[in-house]
Amino acid sequence: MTQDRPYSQTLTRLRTAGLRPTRQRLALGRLLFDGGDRHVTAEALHEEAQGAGVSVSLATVYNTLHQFTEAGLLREVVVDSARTYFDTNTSDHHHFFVENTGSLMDIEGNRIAITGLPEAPEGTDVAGVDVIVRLHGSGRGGT
Amino acid sequence: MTQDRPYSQTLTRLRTAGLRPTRQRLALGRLLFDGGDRHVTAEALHEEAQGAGVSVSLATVYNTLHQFTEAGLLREVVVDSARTYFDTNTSDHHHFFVENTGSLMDIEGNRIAITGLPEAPEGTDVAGVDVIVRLHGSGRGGT
DNA sequence: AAAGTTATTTAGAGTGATTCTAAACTGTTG
DNA sequence: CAACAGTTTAGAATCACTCTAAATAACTTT
Repeated sequence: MTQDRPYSQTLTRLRTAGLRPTRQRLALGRLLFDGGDRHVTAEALHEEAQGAGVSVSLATVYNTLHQFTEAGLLREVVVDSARTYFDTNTSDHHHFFVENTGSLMDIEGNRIAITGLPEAPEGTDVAGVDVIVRLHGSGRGGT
Repeated sequence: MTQDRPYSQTLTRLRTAGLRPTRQRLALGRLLFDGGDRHVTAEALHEEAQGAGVSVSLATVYNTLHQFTEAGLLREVVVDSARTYFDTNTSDHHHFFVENTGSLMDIEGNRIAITGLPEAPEGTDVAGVDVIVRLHGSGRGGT
């Protein structure tokens, strides 16, 4: 059930999502969606864009990440109270998080099974289940 | 495997942890440990202390929460990128988190089983596994 | 392709949670 | 109780992130 996403047609994706394909959104979209699953923070993506010669303000990076998330192109991952991560893999899955390096890695959703979960309390609906395996490590590893 | 923690001897707990039993720490410790498992934010505990007529600065609340956490008397729970929660239940367990109200509820650790977890990547050790069931709700419910 | 309309970008100010700093204070010990 | 190390605290500082209002760029009409 791995998603295909070859050389993302960022233009089309933006149009489909009802977002005007501006220079900034196209550039950020390409950085995010061309080439595999990625985990980024706003700050990191901003620097990456600068490095790639794309001039975008940090505010726009934040705006864009949130708009992409609303549009279902990204998924927010809460693992660290200090910063927000965005994941280009929007399918149902979980994460390894290396606490000392800040690196995140996907754990395919279909590998894991959780049993024994009590049902949601009266008056609430389950919006999602996140599994985070916290690691302490030597440095090497994932995105 | 539910822990007993009747009328916490806060004094003893502090001494054991090598923390000087100061007025502030005793007061915060009592608020936290007398009476059941709790989930608090620094801000909330600070207000609670004020309300109880205990004068403590916010900085001290932060210091104390962190020291208690290091001492193993509390556990930090990362569910919301906006604020940090501390849990008086330090045993192995998981959480329901109602996103629109900010309320946290424990899910006993021994109820849940997770299978299919890949092993930790080379050079890393598992520090813990967190399961967060995110809920959207009407308001009523937990701590 | 110029004009009009509306969405987007952006610099910079503003926020809110948390941390830091340096001075005042308080437990503990001799 | 003097002396010292550990604590508390007000207030400044930081950091990630959001907001604001003005400038700019995309679509739509002519």
